Amino acid sequence: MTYNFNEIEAKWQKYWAENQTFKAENTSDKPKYYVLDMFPYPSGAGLHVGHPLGYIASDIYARYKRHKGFNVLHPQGYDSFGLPAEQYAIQTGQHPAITTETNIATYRKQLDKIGFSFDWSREVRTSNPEYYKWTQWIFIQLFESWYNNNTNKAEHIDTLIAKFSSEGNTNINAVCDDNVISFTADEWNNFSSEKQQEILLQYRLTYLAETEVNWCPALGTVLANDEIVNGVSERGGHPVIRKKMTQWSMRISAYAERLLQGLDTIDWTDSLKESQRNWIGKSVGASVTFNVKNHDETIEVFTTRPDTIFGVSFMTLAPEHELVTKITTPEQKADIDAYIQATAKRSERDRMADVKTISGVFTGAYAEHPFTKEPIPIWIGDYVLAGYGTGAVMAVPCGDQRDYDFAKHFNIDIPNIFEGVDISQEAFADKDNTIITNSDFLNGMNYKKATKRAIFELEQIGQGEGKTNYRLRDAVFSRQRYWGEPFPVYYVNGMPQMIEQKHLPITLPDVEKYLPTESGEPPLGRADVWAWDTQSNQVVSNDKIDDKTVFPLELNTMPGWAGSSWYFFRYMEEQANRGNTFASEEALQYWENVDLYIGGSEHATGHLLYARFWTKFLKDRNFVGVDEPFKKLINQGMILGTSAIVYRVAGTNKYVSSGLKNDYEVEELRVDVNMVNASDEIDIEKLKQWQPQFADAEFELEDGKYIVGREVEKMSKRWFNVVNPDNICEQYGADSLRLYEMFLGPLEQAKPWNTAGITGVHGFLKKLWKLYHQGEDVNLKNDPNFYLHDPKKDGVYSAFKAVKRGIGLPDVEPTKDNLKTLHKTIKKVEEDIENFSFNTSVSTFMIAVNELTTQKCTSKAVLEPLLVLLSPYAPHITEELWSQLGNTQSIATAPFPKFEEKHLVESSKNYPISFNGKMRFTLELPLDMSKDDIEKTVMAHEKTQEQLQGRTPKKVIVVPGKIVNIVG
RNA sequence: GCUGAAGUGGUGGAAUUGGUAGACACGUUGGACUUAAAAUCCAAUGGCCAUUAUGGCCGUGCGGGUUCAAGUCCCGCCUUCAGUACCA
Repeated sequence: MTYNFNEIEAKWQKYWAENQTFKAENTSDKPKYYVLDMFPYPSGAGLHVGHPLGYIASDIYARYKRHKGFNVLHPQGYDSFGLPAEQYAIQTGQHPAITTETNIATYRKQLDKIGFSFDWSREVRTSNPEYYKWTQWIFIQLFESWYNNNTNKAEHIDTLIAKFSSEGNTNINAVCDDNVISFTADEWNNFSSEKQQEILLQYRLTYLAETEVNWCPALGTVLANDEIVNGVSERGGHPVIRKKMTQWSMRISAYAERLLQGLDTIDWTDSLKESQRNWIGKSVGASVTFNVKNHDETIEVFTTRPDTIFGVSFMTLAPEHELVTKITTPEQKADIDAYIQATAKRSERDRMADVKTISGVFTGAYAEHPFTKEPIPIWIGDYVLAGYGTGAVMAVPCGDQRDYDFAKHFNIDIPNIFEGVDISQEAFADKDNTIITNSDFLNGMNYKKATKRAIFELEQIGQGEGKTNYRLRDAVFSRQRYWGEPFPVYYVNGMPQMIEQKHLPITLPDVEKYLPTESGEPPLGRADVWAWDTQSNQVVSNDKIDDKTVFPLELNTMPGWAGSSWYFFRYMEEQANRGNTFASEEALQYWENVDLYIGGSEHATGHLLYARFWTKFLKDRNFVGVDEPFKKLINQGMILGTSAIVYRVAGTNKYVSSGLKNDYEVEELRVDVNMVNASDEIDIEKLKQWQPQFADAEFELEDGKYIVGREVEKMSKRWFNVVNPDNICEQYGADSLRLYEMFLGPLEQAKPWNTAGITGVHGFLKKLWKLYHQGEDVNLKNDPNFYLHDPKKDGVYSAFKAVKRGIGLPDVEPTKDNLKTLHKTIKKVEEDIENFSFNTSVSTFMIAVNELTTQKCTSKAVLEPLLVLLSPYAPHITEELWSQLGNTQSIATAPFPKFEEKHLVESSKNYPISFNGKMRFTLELPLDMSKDDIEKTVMAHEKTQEQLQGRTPKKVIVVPGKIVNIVG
């Protein structure tokens, strides 16, 4: 009976599906545990071996937790809205819904082959109208909320309206637009409806505003900050420019402090928390108001160093600052205009590329120092960013290197306000060793004291206050795309109106072309049926728009992160009960939040931040009961591809083997890795068929082989280094794939894939199989019965073999060695799983199986628990052996074996003895020996050694040190 | 520049609180079994030296330090990867 993994795996995958083995229940006596993967975007390329890494890890943990007696929720779904499907639609004209459907089917098929314990009955797809109905609903809730700084949470907009009409807005402490006007209750009540809506929009948690956005002409869409890498789009690497557009935004800045504080309550890696902290970018300091001389204007700046206020010798405004045109003197106007134009032309990328070049222009205007009343020249310079703080800085050249460089470059005065510090070469930015001087009332103070005093004095004269600034910007929520959630919004006189919940979902309309226009007109602008009828409450044809009862609908769609910001709540509800809520109160209360979340670190400042934001919002409005969505988070590392390279002699059609490449001038070409064997030898026949250019090529071999070069890089179709998990499952089985992916190295680390190594774990599984089918070796050829059976009929043959060597060996009492091996393994595997070091437990299994094989262990009391330990890693083979041992229930329900220390206890142990740190001899001592006896024994041996080695040891230590130390 | 992580054989990687560095696996070499191949099994495998045998010396990026004892702790460097960046 051989280990037929294909048969076994298909059998048990079918069994699990039919018996709904992994279906989670929303009520249970057991404690709950929620294990979640970041759901995949189903691309057309399908899965490669890198994708399932995190899923395997989470699956091991989920299965382990089931053995440990938890009610485990382990769902899976698809993040199915997004750009690639739309790009494909643009190219082929195929509706993205259709390609998405096809891709999902492929993904599902591939995932099923790996034997995950997903509860598919809870699947979600973000592009499914029944799902995005609730994404739209959450959007409406955000629209109907404002952030109350006094209660420090979001509240329904009605409570704000009530306050407005009873007391106006002067005493309201809310997160809102900077430009909001002050009004009394009377004024509010007399405002027109439009005016009221306009004001409320400045308070809502999602709002419509003219914002400067990152516009990517090539993609025809707006990108969020986290979708831009080095000034170009993350996807495709297209240039990005700044552009003003009316967009929906999310007031995530209201949650900046809570998003920061919340990090202390969750179990994430330090590096990930640190990225979020940096992204939120809290800085504590002061805002200072400078009056502009000869103008009725003020400039507000943010500074983290109010203690250096007397060191200000100039101010710099961002070129985009609105005051620039107002204060520039006629003499300077030409220069300023030229500079502004030049800056506007430069892309974000150019601006970042030459950080070194110092540029700027004097406006001709002067501000007035709040304390000394001295004139301060006002400059503009592109080192000041319009998007951070107030877009203006008070420049303290002696304390800030950029200000210093700027001052040096333009010969501006550099007053020194630091005692005993030389600033002739560079600025002095060390806060901790600062004593302020030349600064009036701040003289002699350190950083801390001076800061406090400076803020106090600024407040006294009404020209500043302590302020905390965050780098976190409000998130733009509009995309000029087709394949995304439509907004549940229509416009009356230009003011957005929400469609009532009972009329949701608003489904995507059909359009002729999916391409956005260069000018930024969204694809939904092409839809003929895309207007809202407030009478019939349905979407109707555009030509019915009459501005009385039929109104235009929003043309933008939501960004990719909309659907992924709450999907983990959707899984909590079983599909059958999802009708009336996004998840029922009972389900939300039971499952609370995700206990373990596994996914890539690339989502650190995108998805993970937005999901935390929405969760906090939903909690504020009492829709969910938790403040943080993901208690523990692990980032799995990427699995890299190992590309294969052939070397073509330049200008010829001759290819030389890797070892000979230095003899020629060669070009490197990447070829399909699947044609290369474990020893880097390529199959030339396959290569010739692979691409026509190789068909009649000449090959120069070494030792009769063509050896390829290797390069480790990202797994990608364009490098021909993609390894398909289906092929691995076919050839070695899913259990081998699962074990091998874990065996490759630590989960969180990036590592290259190398198919050759899989024979190690595959061999282990074969050995395991043998261990459970051991017995006397029977020479079938000499067995007369052999000829009674038809060896070609596998069933008969196998049955014969099974009787002779089968699993039905007599059960015997386990030996001490058997139990030691087992309990050693239990201990290690349990520790490993709890620490997510799955790679080392694979080794532990290998050792255990080798030991038990040597021990010829046939005891059920050892073989059964061993299967349970291994079952999270290799679920198929363990199910099969488990059932062969006579169990009728799935192994998934078996309890995790209990570790017993007593089986590891030994009567004596070899202790190495060290002399001056060098190991000289070992001593076998009973474990329960007293300290005195040990000392005596050691001294005796010391004497012997002294004679043997002819030298006197100074100190003798018996290790392990915690047992005894003898110093003498 | 800042933040985070990491440097161990030919390779992936192990190594409890500091306690026999290199587990386990790949690869390589040799052997067994085969007409042969595959599969399987056995042995060797950090470097250098020595050998009849026991063995000896050097070794965890570099330079110091603490300690009876350092891959592990401390100080100072170097390198790599990841994230972030005129953030006032």
